[in-house]
Amino acid sequence: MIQLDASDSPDSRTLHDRLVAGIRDIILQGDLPESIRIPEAQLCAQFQVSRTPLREALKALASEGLVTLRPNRGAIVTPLDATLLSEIFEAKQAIEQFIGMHAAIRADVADLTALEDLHCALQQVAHRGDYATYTLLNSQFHDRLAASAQNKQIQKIYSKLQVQIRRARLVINQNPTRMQESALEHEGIMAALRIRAPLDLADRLVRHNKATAEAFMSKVQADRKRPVRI
Amino acid sequence: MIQLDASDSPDSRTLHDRLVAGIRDIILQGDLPESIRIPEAQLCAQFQVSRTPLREALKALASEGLVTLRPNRGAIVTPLDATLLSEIFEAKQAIEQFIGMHAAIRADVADLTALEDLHCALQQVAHRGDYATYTLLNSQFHDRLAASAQNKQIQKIYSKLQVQIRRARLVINQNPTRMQESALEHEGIMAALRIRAPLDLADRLVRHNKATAEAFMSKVQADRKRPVRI
DNA sequence: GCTCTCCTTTATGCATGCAAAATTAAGCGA
DNA sequence: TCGCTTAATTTTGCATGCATAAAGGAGAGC
Repeated sequence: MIQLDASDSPDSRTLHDRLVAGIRDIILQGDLPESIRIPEAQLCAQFQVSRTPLREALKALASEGLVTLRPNRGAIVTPLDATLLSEIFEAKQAIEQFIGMHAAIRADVADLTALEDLHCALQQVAHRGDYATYTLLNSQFHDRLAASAQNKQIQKIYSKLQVQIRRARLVINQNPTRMQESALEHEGIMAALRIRAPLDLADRLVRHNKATAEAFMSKVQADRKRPVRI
Repeated sequence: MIQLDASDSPDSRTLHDRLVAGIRDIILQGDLPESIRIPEAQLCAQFQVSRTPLREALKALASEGLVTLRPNRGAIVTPLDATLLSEIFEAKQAIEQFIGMHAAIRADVADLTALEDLHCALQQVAHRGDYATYTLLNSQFHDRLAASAQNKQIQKIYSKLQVQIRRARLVINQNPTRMQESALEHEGIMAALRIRAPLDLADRLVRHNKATAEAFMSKVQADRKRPVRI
């Protein structure tokens, strides 16, 4: 998981934080079908808390955009449609541009070594064809790159956009060849980062994002026709 | 105020929405000093509600970044320091770039006429030297421009960044000559928009943002030394 | 006079309870 | 059998209450 605030202690100090993180994880694992009422009572039982803190957590997640509150009709996991997804990729492009321009200049030694390590692992995993691990490491790689831009606001925005995309992965069957392409693009990204080339890095990140977006969007129409889950 | 969701009805249907908007406004008006405990009880009395919905609203605002929750020690209005502000301006630059590139292409006739109207009003107000009205209209102008880019995600991100900057205006004495400069830059922005020149519009927006940021940041050190308020 | 400790007061965090709205089920007529 | 009306059930939204942690203050010790 992404560590944005230093306030995020090992067991997430407050009940509120634990609930927000917990429900977010449940949604990201796809264990809460979208578009249907989130069972407040069930979650209360699951987390062993009363409705008050649970509802507070849901309001916070709503403010994040992950759930939608329908007055008097409960909360639902915000449905992901093609429009929303394409807007998210578009917004992410703007952020990636920024990350490229600034990470190339601001990344410190710790960032660079961490990124090299992740990159190395990614290439091996891509070679093995382990898609699940690739997705995980890929997330970590891009989060670290976002952090290298040294702007907490951007990091937060990026993280929220990534959450939605991670959620989309649940319902979209990924094209396996995309992983190989992605790994190739990552070589270019690392090359640009190593020589600290802002324009090149930004350009490669934007193109990487576009390629991922296209791979996603081409599958959206096909996959979303089928029943979403359960 | 900014209308992001169509769900924002005149009196903001739900109590929750009204509370979030209401507290946000109070903070934006500077009626809640930052860094000291937000008086839960007082707000309850003010809005005539019990602590439960009020606390839910505070959690939502915390998720927005406007307030900070300190476990067992109440909520405070997130303090604005120079670092945070400069990060916000930097992030806004990334968003402005996007807005420029896309608004130039996607703005429809309604957008263009609305922007022309706002622009016209802005120029008059700048000429009169009415700073308060200028700030208000300027906000509306940029919000509308953000909307013209036709991407709800960007619009939301932009709006949240703007909120923080609007808050900063409360504690920073603005340089009056900056308004005149700003009005001039707006002429260029409108010119680029009229001929639908994406690169030029983006460039002008970014430079406009940078100039505003510099005007702000130069005042931050000086002004923030003094007592913040009350 | 200063600091540390203990006690009082206040505020927070969460559970519970109750009224209103929505959902579901049942009954009725066509 | 299907659709509509109405009653029963569930769920939501908010208020209230209670246990606990923090803040404030008084008094003892140095």
